[in-house]
Amino acid sequence: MNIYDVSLKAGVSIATVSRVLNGSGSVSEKTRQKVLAVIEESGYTPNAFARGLGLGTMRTVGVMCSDSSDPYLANAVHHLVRELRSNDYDALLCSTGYELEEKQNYMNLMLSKHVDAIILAGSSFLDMKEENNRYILQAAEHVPVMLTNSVLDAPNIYSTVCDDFRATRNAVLELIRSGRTRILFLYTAISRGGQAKMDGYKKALKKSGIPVDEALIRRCPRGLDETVRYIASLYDTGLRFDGVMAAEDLIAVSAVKFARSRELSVPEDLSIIGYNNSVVAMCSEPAVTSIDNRVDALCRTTVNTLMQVLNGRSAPRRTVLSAELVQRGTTDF
Amino acid sequence: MNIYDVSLKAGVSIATVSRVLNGSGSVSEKTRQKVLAVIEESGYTPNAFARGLGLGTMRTVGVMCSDSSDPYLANAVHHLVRELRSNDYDALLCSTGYELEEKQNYMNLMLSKHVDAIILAGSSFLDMKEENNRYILQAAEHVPVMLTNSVLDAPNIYSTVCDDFRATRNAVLELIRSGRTRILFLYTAISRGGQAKMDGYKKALKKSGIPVDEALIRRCPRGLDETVRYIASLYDTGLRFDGVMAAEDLIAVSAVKFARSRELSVPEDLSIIGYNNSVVAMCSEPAVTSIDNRVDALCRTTVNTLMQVLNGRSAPRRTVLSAELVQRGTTDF
DNA sequence: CTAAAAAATGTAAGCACTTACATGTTCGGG
DNA sequence: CCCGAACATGTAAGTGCTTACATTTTTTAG
Repeated sequence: MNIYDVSLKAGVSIATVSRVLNGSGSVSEKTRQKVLAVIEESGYTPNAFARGLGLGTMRTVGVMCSDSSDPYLANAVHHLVRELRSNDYDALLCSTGYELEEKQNYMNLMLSKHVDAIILAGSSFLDMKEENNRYILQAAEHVPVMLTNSVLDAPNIYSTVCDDFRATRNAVLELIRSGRTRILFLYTAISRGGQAKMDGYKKALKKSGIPVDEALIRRCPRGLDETVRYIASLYDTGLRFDGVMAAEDLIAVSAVKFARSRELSVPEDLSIIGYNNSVVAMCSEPAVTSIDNRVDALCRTTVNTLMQVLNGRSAPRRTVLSAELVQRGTTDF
Repeated sequence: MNIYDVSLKAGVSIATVSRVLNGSGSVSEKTRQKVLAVIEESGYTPNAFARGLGLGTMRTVGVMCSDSSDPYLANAVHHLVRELRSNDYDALLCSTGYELEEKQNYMNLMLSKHVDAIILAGSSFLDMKEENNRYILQAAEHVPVMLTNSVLDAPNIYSTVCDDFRATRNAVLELIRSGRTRILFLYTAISRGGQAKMDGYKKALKKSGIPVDEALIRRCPRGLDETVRYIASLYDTGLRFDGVMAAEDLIAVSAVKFARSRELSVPEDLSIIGYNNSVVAMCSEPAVTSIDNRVDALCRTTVNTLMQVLNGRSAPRRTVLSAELVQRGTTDF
């Protein structure tokens, strides 16, 4: 069943059928109804490929993330997909892993499928080395590229970020206000967000007259157990700390588990703050105080901006949203 | 830049270019190299729409899940996407929510985009009422439909499931062996998996000569805090139990939190087993003993089966995988 | 060396749609 | 009652690729 069959049954030309299908051109109410009736009755669905060929778009955007099983990214993907859908777009998803080469491959795949835009979800796509971001710039020559949680200032690239610097600075200030002085900063990767968080951490210390101790700034491995072991190893080597500012909730949860393993009480002996306010933050005991960077708002803004771009309207190159500290049991402000 | 440009530059016909692109037909090594060189140099990418039109496929499969931010489903999606990718397929993802109508709408959308197959991830797509599954049967008239964690016996529908019945039965038997007699069974939805788990639970009780007490079988709300409150309300109404078999990890975590709120020690006063072995199971204190239903294997099998179907080979309508109990701190076997 | 088989390549007809342009129709105003 | 504007519809030329079939070239064997 194709557009010819429909036009035949309805006694009109294919152009007319196409017009009622797309709501373009003008069609008399009578023929429109007749055509719609035929379509309804025959259960006809336009062939998406042919349509894509003609229109040059299939209303699909590529969503890339490094690991869609990560609770935070999964949440982001969920919101992105829903938001796109409400704008009549679908999402081609890929979960690239953390290797640069893979990311590039996936990017090419997306482009070859002629997506209308690409959304890079999460901060792990931007690299400190400029040359490693070139593939993103190249992609932007073909379609708009949206970044969430990272910033790249280039034509046709739009960033929506959370003010991680401020959020972290304020959180750490709270820790300091509650009497902590040796605050461990833990992260897994130096992304834009990671850098901003670290800067916020340092800023808070400086502002409070506490010297920055590089020994307290640590990159930990991925994975809960691995991180628990890592923190324990730091502790057992003699490093002492009374607060933890974690760049991710899972790290914070690890810190909670570490505390228990060394019989430190939380939050008395050790105050802990996580980041992202994902499910895992609520699961630990005590539940983790976490910075909620509003994934939903972030995703909504990203898609809204994208729609503006796709509709040829102007759009802000960068949008900054603010985060919010959600208090739970690992702090005593 | 299209196939004509390439053929011109390479001094061959478009058919030849198409052949080297698809590895079909025979092309002499010399011309193949020449064409590849031109493609490389010009950065040409075939237009996916036109290709789809010609081939009738775009090597895309629709992945539907009810909530891609759910850690378990997110994990499944992640594995599915990667597995598909390794077979040179991409995934169109949607997160449908739990309403039947939405699911149907999304299904139609996927079909109208001419996906090569549809994967329904998670057990929440099948309904007890047969008529509510009709849209799945209809979809199967167009493309193969793969179910993970649910079973529907119909042409062109393939199911890959975990043996939830056995897994739950064995787990509950362990609880009983360790001295529990009043075991609460908690679930959120009666899906195929939910039913199988419940049956396994009942079977274990019967086998051990413990009468099934319907008061101990409860459906709880979604969400951590809500569930904690729900369990607490049961307890405060006088219901007593010394074990919990939860159909999902988050419920198990809720049970842990409940226990703490009522000063019950885990696992001494209350043994708890979760299901899915997702991240959250590891986050609580103590960490939750959980049934690992091998999402990775499930997804791999699903995609493998799909590939067989798409390649016209015969494939088993139903595959059953076994689960494994992962012991953590909420049990003392 | 040649005929037939095999391999390589080209030609052109789809695939199912969109849309610019041409044609036909209706309607109101002079 | 006629003319042109506005509206409705049809015609046909893309859109970029695949592939059956035709044609040419190469290889193989007798």
